[in-house]
Amino acid sequence: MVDTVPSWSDERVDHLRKLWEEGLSASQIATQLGGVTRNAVIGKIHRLGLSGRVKSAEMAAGMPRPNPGDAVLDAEDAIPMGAMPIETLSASTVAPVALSITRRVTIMDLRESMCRWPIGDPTAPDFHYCGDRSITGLPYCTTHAQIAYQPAAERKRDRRIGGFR
DNA sequence: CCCTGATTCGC
DNA sequence: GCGAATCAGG
Repeated sequence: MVDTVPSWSDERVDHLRKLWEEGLSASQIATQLGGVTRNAVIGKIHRLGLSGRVKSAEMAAGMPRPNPGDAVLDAEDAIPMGAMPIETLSASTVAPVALSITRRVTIMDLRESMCRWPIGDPTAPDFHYCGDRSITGLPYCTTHAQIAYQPAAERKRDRRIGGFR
């Protein structure tokens, strides 16, 4: 049962459209869909004519406009939004949904710099990996690296200035 | 270094 | 049409 994954089926294209409109990055979408790289996703997005997302435009549309006639709004309310960095807005306002999307990271989804800490029984169908960002140069995220690289034993009295052992 | 999307071009 | 390689930028 070597199911062939690739090709842009209608479902996959729909999924792609949805995720892209939700504001996920190409690489995130690629991981979501599985079986494709971010290049493939970007390429498809262009072929579909979906390039150039809203980003700040979307929030600009919904943002309170400082009308000349209007006196001063409560500075408390008006200033924070207007002065807020785009990153903050896009993360908390534009695509909060994206952050809640969860997907089992299978061995096929694993990329370099994704934590490959195994989760679950390897023989079970729902076996997957942590998938969080791994520490550069290590196969695990900060959480799992702590577990993986615990010192065999803590030597509290080892004060030898020369080095190990 | 990590990442982002955009573009090119052989397939 | 597809997507790896590359480009340009943060």
